[in-house]
Amino acid sequence: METTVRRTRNEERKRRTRERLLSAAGRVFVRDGYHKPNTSDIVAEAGVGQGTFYRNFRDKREIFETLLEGFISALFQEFSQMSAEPPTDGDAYREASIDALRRMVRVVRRNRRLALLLIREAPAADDRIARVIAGMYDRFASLAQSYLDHAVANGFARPCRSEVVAQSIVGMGLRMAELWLDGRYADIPEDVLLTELVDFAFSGLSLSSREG
Amino acid sequence: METTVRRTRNEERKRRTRERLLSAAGRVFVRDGYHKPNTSDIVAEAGVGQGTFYRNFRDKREIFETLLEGFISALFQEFSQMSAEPPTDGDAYREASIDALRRMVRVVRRNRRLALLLIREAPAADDRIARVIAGMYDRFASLAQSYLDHAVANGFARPCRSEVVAQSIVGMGLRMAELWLDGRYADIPEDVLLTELVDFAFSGLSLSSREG
Amino acid sequence: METTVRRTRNEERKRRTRERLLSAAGRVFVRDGYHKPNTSDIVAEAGVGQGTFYRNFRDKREIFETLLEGFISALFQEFSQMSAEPPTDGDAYREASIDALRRMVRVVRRNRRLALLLIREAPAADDRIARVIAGMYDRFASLAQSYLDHAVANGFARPCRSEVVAQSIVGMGLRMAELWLDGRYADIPEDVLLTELVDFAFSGLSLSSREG
Amino acid sequence: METTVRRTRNEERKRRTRERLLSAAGRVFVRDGYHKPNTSDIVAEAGVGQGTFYRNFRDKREIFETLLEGFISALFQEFSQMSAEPPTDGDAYREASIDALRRMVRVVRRNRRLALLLIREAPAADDRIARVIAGMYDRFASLAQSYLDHAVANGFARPCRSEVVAQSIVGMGLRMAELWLDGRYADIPEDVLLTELVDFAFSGLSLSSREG
DNA sequence: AATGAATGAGTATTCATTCAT
DNA sequence: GATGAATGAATACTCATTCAT
Repeated sequence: METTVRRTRNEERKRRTRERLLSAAGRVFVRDGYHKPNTSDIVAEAGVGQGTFYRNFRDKREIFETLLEGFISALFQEFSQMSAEPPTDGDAYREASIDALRRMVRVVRRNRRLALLLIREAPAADDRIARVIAGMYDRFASLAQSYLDHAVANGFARPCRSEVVAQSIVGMGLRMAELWLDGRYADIPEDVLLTELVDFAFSGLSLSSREG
Repeated sequence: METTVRRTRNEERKRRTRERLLSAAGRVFVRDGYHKPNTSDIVAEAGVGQGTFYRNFRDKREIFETLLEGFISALFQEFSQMSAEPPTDGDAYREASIDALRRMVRVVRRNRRLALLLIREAPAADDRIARVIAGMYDRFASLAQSYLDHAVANGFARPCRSEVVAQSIVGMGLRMAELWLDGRYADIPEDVLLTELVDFAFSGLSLSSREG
Repeated sequence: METTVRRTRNEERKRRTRERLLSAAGRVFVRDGYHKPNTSDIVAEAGVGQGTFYRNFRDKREIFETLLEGFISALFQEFSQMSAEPPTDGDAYREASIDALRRMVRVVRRNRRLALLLIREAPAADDRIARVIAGMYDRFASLAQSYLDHAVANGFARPCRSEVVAQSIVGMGLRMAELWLDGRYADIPEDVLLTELVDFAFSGLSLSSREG
Repeated sequence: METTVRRTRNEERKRRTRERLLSAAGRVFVRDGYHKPNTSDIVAEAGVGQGTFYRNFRDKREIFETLLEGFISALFQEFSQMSAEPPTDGDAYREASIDALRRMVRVVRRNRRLALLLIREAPAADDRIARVIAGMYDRFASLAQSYLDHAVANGFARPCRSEVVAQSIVGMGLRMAELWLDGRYADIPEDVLLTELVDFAFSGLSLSSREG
């Protein structure tokens, strides 16, 4: 009994130390990027000993990956709560898209600097991390593609190579996200930006769209 | 007189050494990325002395930047040869876009690995390099935006926040380029891919487009 | 009364923990040598806590020394049971020598790897351990010397600088032991090896010996 | 031409630096043993920069091995100059043995501390070094064995398992060397010690020998 | 101008030891 | 007495940079 109590307390202590390191690492990476800081910067920020870092993480790469994975899973969590009901016409499709984007914006807004880091620096941080991120983008593309395929099958979207179009949409989103996170659209209300993006995706450049 | 000749020879020798280092650096970066290799890898590849590197470049960053700038200027060179005639209707606009993309593909195809490096790793290499690249993307966006503004003004494109749409197009292009360079679309003919991309940009997802 | 019982139980527990650590250390040292493993390897092998080690031993050196001393004292134990009767002629001397060697072989065979460790690595492990081992060898030499002196005094051994000859015998024995433990004489029956060694010690290389 | 001169000078400089490191390492190892000192102790003793060490040797092990190999090859060099004429009778055999030992003593006396290090600490320094030393001992044993086989074949040595006896002789020699180098026989003239050893090897303990 | 040996500050990582529980 | 998380001093090794030739 006593042993169990101690074990639990030890585990709790260890968990807290790990958490401390993770949040410190978040602050450090967000402040200085991935490449510049070293483990001792993280250790100093966390206020723990050097060795403590290595008890919890293999190296800088691992703590960064852990951090990113947490963020990425939060992003997908947001989607998993989306109504599973597939849209039944073009307008519903458009609304669902706006809704999805709004959800993402919500999560990202809480972690602007981390999101920017994810987009800009993380893909070049390390081969393994690059794969994690590439995988994430592909998951988004797959999601978009499945919605698009559904829409095409039901006659409210233009037939196309959906895997190409889906990835294009991801590209648009990424570029928008990067510029927005960088403060380049500080003067445009989020909803306007978002609508503009969706309008372009649904109607393209041509005059004819949305009017038809 | 003799002095002048010697000076010229020296300058010629120096230029060749510099060129050797640059092409060696290109091979090394393309092979191992930006972060992994060090100056001595480049020096070894170039077959020159360690000190010679520092007579020609301040550090790894500078030689990488020089290399990228060369590639970027080649990209823009391709555009400068484009007919300055602005398109006068939607179809001409579309054709001009396809033409522009084809030109880019031509340059990039000759430097696939370098282009991938530019997209993936370079933005995270260094703050200054990041700015160079961001500038390049912005120049592309500006170009796209000016065409778009012209199209809108002349009534053959949908009115929109052109700065947002132009950047979205850059995002689409970047994503496509990255995946294509990575061999993800090895089974799709380049022209099909290109057309798909332009179709999406001009018509969007909706049924109505291009039909109108 | 109760306190006494508890105390006894604690002491018993402590003794068992110590024994566990010692035997774990034995396994670890035998497996990986002295220098490579660290306290945490021993602790892991013993299945006790890190702190427990330091309650029982000052450091790696001390547990190794304790281990060796146990082995060494087992070796001498074997001799203490030898008949105290000194040999009265050359043949008896020879028989006694063979008997002594057989006893040593018996103990060592049970701890081949530890014995090899003792011969090879232990003398370089640490100054203090080196002294322990040097002392052991000297004790063997003294023993041999006293037998030899006795034999010389009684006219059945050649007069000589007995301290030098005794140490030479120790050297012969050590080299034989090392090679045998290393499996180099796997094809020679132990008794043959032993006899060969004793023949050489008693008769030397020359033809004349043993014939006289 | 000029380039050749520079190249030669550079090589000469490099060679000197390497030599400086080797002799410094010799002093350090002889003073503090193999395990205690680290590369920076050697570097400090040599008066060169840290990096210079790593330009010349992979690690501490390698410089130690290089050092030992130099010493070992000096030892064998001494033998290679021995008269290749095999002894033709027992006395010549004995004289040749004494001569061989004297040659070894000569080399070892010039490097007492290094020799002691070789015997005591080196075999435990590292697996690879251990193999180098074991190989050296085996070469000595092979040499001794071939002489012995010759003597047996020609009827002036007792038939025996020569591989066992040869190794026993190596063992005797090692033990003597160790004690002598340690100053334990400071009061015995070298030649007396040597003769005693050879007497024992040729005649053994028994009375009968050398008298016959 | 080119060279390449030499440099040493900087960095990741380990491991013996402590101490609160 | 036993525990194991936490510690930080110690250490091996790298690599950008210099400078005598």
